[in-house]
Amino acid sequence: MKLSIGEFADRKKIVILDAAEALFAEQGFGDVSIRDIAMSAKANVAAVNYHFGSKERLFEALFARRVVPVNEERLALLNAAQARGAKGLAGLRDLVDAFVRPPLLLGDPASHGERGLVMMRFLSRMLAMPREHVFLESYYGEVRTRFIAALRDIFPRLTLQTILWRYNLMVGALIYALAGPQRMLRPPAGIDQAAPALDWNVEDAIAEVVDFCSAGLKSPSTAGPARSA
Amino acid sequence: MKLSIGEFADRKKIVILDAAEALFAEQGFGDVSIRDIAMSAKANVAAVNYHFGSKERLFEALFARRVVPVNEERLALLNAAQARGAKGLAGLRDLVDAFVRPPLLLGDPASHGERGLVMMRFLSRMLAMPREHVFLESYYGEVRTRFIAALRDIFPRLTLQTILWRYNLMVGALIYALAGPQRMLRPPAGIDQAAPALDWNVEDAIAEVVDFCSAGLKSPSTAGPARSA
DNA sequence: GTCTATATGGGGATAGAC
DNA sequence: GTCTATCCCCATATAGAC
Repeated sequence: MKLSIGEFADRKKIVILDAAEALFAEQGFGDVSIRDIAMSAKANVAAVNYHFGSKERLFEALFARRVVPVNEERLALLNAAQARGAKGLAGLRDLVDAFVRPPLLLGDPASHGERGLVMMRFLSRMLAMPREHVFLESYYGEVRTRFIAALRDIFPRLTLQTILWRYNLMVGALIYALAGPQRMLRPPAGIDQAAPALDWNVEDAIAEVVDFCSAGLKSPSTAGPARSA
Repeated sequence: MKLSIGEFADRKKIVILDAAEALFAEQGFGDVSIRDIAMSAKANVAAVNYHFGSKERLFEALFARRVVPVNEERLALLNAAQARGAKGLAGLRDLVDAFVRPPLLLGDPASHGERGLVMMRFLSRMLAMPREHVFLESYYGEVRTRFIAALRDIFPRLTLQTILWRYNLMVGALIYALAGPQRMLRPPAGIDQAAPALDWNVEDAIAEVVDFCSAGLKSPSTAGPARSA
């Protein structure tokens, strides 16, 4: 089947985006050059700049491609959970699930094949970004506000500070999980057991993260004399 | 007081290391040039290469300066906790404390002044490193092995996989906390309360992380049909 | 839209004078 | 040990032919 010029161009753009995503996922931003991207995408250096204008803008395109849908899904799941009306502690697991499931699902080989892990790892790197100048706040503000508000409803007796700590600790745990679920299962030195490391299951991963974070969020608080559990 | 040449040289090396640490902490590895470091340390570009041989080796020197003492302290605290003999669940908080306290103490203004946050942030960036080729495993292998073994003792009924997940989720939460405790306390949009964000307390931070991670580690497991709590 | 060629600047590393 | 000067490579970005 013949492609129109427009379709062909779109394909090329996607090839470039995919190549760039894989490289950034593996090496970070500063260490990847446009030349690397062009070579990996079998495109010309100039073509990359033609399509995206600059390395920065290419990067923002990549960022939006992954972050926007994930955050929309998170909010949709949170809305659904709240509409279902499980108040208080009963709603906690649903809340955590709404937060961690969409990004972890990116890694599902059943949906995204081999690219899944690349997508997830890229997302992880985005979230761990050093740089302030990155539009991170503008893309994440709503998710952050909504989930923190929901946590305050569930835990009216925790201080705002403790809620903020725990929300962010959940974020940190998730980011690290996204960076490489296979690596997390690599057994430490001196374990006799044969390594079952490489076959990981998405639903198990979600369950592990939800178990850990739900328990952490609802832990009795011992921090600070002015705080109560 | 006059400095001998040797002392002067050591001072210069330390000035360079400090400058490089601050820049790497803020911008990551690939985005910082030796020229940036030299300028910030008011040293010559060639002097940096003279003292450290290459950017890579400068980086390893930085890495070792922070990571080695932190990991030694972790193992010492773990040994002390185990010698104290709190077996089972009672020892869990001590174990988590041994793991998170040394790196978080880096940020204590009382011990390290303004450099504290820089040191902590740098350490966080080290741990989140993309690159395999980094000596990370060789510096962290022992800590990882020891703490996982201790966790297996405390939770004999958890599968190795679940233990590995939870150990790594703790690592992720800690890394994120190290990246910027002030940022974690920044209130989300729409919170009326005056922002008490900037004054953070090290012991409170440790308590928050220990609360969260201890609870997460001892959570009943729902992951995978072959696993039990 | 895609290429070659090039402008322009910055990178790491080193030689060799002091 | 420290400096200047320089080598050589690679980066981003663009101009202009096709």
